[in-house]
Amino acid sequence: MKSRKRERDALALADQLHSAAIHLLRHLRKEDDASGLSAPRLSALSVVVFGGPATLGQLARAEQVKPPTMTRIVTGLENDGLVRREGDKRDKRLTRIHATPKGQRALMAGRARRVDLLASAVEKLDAAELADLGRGAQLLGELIDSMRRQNDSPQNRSRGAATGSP
Amino acid sequence: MKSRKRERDALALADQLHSAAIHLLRHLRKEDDASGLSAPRLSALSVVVFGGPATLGQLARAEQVKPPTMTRIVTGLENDGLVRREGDKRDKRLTRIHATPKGQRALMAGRARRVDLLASAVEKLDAAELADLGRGAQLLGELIDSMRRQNDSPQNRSRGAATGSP
DNA sequence: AGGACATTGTTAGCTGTGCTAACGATCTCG
DNA sequence: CGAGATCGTTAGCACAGCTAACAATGTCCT
Repeated sequence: MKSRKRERDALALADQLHSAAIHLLRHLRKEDDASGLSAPRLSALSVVVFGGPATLGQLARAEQVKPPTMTRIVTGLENDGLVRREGDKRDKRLTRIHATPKGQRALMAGRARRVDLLASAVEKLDAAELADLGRGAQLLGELIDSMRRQNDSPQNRSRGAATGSP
Repeated sequence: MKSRKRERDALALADQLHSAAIHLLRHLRKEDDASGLSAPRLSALSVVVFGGPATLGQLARAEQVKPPTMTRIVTGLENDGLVRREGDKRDKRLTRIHATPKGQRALMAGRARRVDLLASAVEKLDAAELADLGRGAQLLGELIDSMRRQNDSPQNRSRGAATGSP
């Protein structure tokens, strides 16, 4: 009986998280529009700003997106002067994506604007709730990571294997 | 110093939630594709299944989307035979959206498929983590609701006021 | 060395979701 | 009845996903 109950809990929880994610993003999208930084662009930009320069493929894998999609996201960012494409000296197939100073500033501004709404709501919570939500967010992040690993069976890789065993 | 720290916490947390939401949805999208039920369609369908028939405008407001967008989402669902449009007898401007039995079945199946991945990851958590995550999800839901109320100043309504004071 | 194969990024073309602007139909109220 | 509000739709734009196909480059094996 125990596992039956857990199963039900897990389903309900998963459902709740899914719904919350949809509505959260729809809210935040409105903030994006003001800055011209859409969610995918903001997310990709944050990877190169916080993680340093990356190849397009690495970026695509990090963002769980196929290479053509990332090509267009990067092109958009490049047209706005937020990132720079730079060829690798050794391997001329690679394109390294660097954040420009303007990109770094835009990320911070966009993040702040985007997150303001949510943050102001977060600030209304009391300390205990804040702590709970923090743990929840942490767990959710780990959960997503675990899903990613589980789902990334060799066949399903974006294209070709990641930097691992041939 | 206290409020300074809280502000920082809130920002970091909001950021974390935002990122988690993006990546969660990107994962789940893959599951959608198998069933033809995209996230917006699934979400809209769930409103009429669980909440009963609704007008298109109500649906649009519930989903935080403009009427033309909801028109197309509903048209998609209708073409798949998952919902039915039905004119209101009294007010002929209104279009009521009803879920068909097929729609109800599809919702359950889609939900299950979609949520399986997440649920299986959820099930790996121990009881304490599950409880934390549950509280986090609950708080997140309330947060989003509070954001919605805050943001829904009369000017920003989708178009015209909701069913309230004229 | 040289050719077969793999990898990387791009282009082309499809679908779906979001928006605003503009409209036709309908309701409401003076 | 007529003026104005409300509801849903259509038209047209931008963007984000995808697959398929390709050119350029790297690697590896004989």
